[in-house]
Amino acid sequence: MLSSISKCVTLGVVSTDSVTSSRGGGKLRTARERAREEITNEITAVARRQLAEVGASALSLRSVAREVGMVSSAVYRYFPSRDELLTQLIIDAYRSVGDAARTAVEAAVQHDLRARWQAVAGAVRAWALANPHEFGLIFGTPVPGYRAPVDTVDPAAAVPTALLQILVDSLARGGRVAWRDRPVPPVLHAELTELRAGLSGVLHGSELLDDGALTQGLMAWTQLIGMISFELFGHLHNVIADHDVYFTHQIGNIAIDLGLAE
Amino acid sequence: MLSSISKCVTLGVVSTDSVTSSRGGGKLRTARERAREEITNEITAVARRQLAEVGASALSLRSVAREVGMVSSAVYRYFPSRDELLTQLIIDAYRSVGDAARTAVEAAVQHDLRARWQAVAGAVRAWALANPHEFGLIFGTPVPGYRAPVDTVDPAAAVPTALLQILVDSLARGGRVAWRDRPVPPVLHAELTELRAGLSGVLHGSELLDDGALTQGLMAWTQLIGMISFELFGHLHNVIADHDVYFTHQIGNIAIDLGLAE
DNA sequence: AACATTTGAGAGCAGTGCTCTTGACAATGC
DNA sequence: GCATTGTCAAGAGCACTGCTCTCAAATGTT
Repeated sequence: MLSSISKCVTLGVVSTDSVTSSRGGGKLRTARERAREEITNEITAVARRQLAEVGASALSLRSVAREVGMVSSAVYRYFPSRDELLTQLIIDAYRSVGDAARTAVEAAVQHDLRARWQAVAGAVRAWALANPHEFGLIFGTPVPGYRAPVDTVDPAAAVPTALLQILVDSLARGGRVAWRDRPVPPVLHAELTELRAGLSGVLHGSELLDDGALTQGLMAWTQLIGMISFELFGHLHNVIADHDVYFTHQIGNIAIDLGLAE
Repeated sequence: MLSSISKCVTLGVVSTDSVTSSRGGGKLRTARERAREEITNEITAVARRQLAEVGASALSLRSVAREVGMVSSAVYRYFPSRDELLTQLIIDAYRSVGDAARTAVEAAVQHDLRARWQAVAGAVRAWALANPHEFGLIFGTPVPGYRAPVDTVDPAAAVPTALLQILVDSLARGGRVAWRDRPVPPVLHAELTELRAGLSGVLHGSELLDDGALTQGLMAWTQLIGMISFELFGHLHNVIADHDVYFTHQIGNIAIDLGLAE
């Protein structure tokens, strides 16, 4: 009975499992478990490499197995389905872009809010250009039926959180957001209140985010991903040739709307 | 069986095809050509139906052939590859959303620019919600290597053109755009000049679109598609529950930026 | 009527996700 | 120490995919 549960859990997010199991036992348990974790990591690593090469739709579990050096059916000991492997890659991608954004924003001068906004925006775009297939995996058309929300929702929040933190810091020193004075319909106000409450755990001073600032922040997040999507998915073709200057300029424009500049 | 579906097809975009072919030969050419056209239309119609059901990644040429009533190899007489079929569906989707936007904007009160903007935005979103897989096909991750640009670029311009037309009409009566006074870097200015020149054919008064208005218009287009993408692809999950009010409110905010309201 | 072109069907290839069974190995209980 | 139990890699196999090739029938042209 207990074993059946451990099996079910082990099929999920493996890395956290190993942490919890090591926490429970003091050190890594059996050699079998270590081998299992190692092989699982190798599979995801190879899958990540192939994803970067051929994209999500062409990613083949058999091809991954071939490169790892085992037969396809053996992979099913570690991932119950191809979609589950893809879900793991989605989580990894969220973590990857989140790390990129966090690193960039920490490297920026903290009190220069506009620089921080440009840093996170530029980092996300640079990450997307360097890993277009991973970007498409998380922000493009959902490949499996619909992605498992429960595992992905946490790492997915990293970038928008970093973005909203800038807004909070701006509001703390009297910054004003473009749509501050526009009335928000009651239903949306209730939603935003709940959202703000949910953010209080990961955001220092989330209560400073009034409805206008929150909608403006969500819109900035939408604009950022929308612009990168347009660029990566070819919708700037025959419209804008120099994507760098276009992106930089529009990011500057958004900074104005966010009340971060001039 | 074939006739019953051909009736359905005729309601689509067949009329233009038959017009062009009749224009070329004086009247419909041989019976064989007519049959070929009819079967081609039936294939695309069935493919469109299956696309709406299972999505682009799961669309199978063999399954389409099965439903049409012929063997898979026969389909290759009409479409050289599955990607070519998808390209046709992309074109159809662009035409479809373009028609939806045009119909909506024509139904709105012409002098009420804000209403026109809300009409086109709402129409695009309504179309996307009604045809999520078609939206994902054109605005999501590119499925083939990269979509054939030359055939799709024309119908793809319909919606942004309708959007920019509103901006032009607004500027013609003294409307002001949010980022009007921000200087545009020289490289971008050159790009926007070229873009404006390219628009002069399809846009009445495109010369009124100064650099600020043009960047603002592009951004509004990005915001619109970005918001719909977020909604359809699940990125509003655990963020906003009532998508309708959220969308409406943000569209109203963008109207302010565009100088269309208050 | 004879010829040429176009079309549909079938077989087949290489590939896919996934399931099931089999035999080898390691961990555990008596 | 040995038998039991659980885990693992491998292989065969199923149903499916996109695509190519050949062949015969249908169709149009001369």
